[in-house]
Amino acid sequence: MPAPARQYWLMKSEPDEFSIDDLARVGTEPWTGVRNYQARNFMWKQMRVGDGVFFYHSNAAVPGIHGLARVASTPYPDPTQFEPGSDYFDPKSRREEPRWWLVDVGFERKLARAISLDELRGHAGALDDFPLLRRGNRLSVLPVTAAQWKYILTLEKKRP
DNA sequence: GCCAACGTTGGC
DNA sequence: GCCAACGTTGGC
Repeated sequence: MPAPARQYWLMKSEPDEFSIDDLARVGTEPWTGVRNYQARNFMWKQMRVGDGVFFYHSNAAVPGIHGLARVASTPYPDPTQFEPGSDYFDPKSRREEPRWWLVDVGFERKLARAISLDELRGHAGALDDFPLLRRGNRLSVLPVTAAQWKYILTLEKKRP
C-alpha cells in the first residue's frame, strides 16, 4: 500500500498564551484546549504524524502565520478535560468515552518573516477558498491544501 | 426540531 | 473595548 499523501493544516494560537517562540523552546506541545467539534475531528480523525502545520498567531499584534510545525503524535484524549481545576475541564466527558482529542505539535522552524493575515488577503485570488480568509471563520484548526501550502511558502521569500 | 439567549472567537 | 459571526444550550 502506498504511503498516504502528506496533509497540511493551519493551527491558531494566541501568542500571549502560547507562541511560536514557546513552541521553539519546548520542541513539542500537546495541543490542549480545543473545544470545538469540527476542530477536534480534524485532529482525531484526519491528522497523521508528519502532516505540515502553519502556526498562526491570533489575537496578536500581527495576526498571521509565524512558523512551521508538524503533527508529532497520533491522537489521544486531551487530559485537561478531566482536570477539575483546568479552564478546559469538561464535566460531561467520561474517561471511558473521552469527548476531546488532541495531537502533539512539534516545532519545525520560524518563518523568515511572518506572513500576515492582511498579506494573505492580498492573494485572495491564488488562495481561492482558503478557509482562513472566509468571513467569520473562527475555527482554530483548518485544513490547507497542498497547493495553498506551497503557494504560501513562496510568499516567504518575496517582499511583503 | 425550532429558535432565542448566551458565550466565545478574533479582527480591528 | 467593540462588535460581527457563529457554535452551543436549553426551553418548549
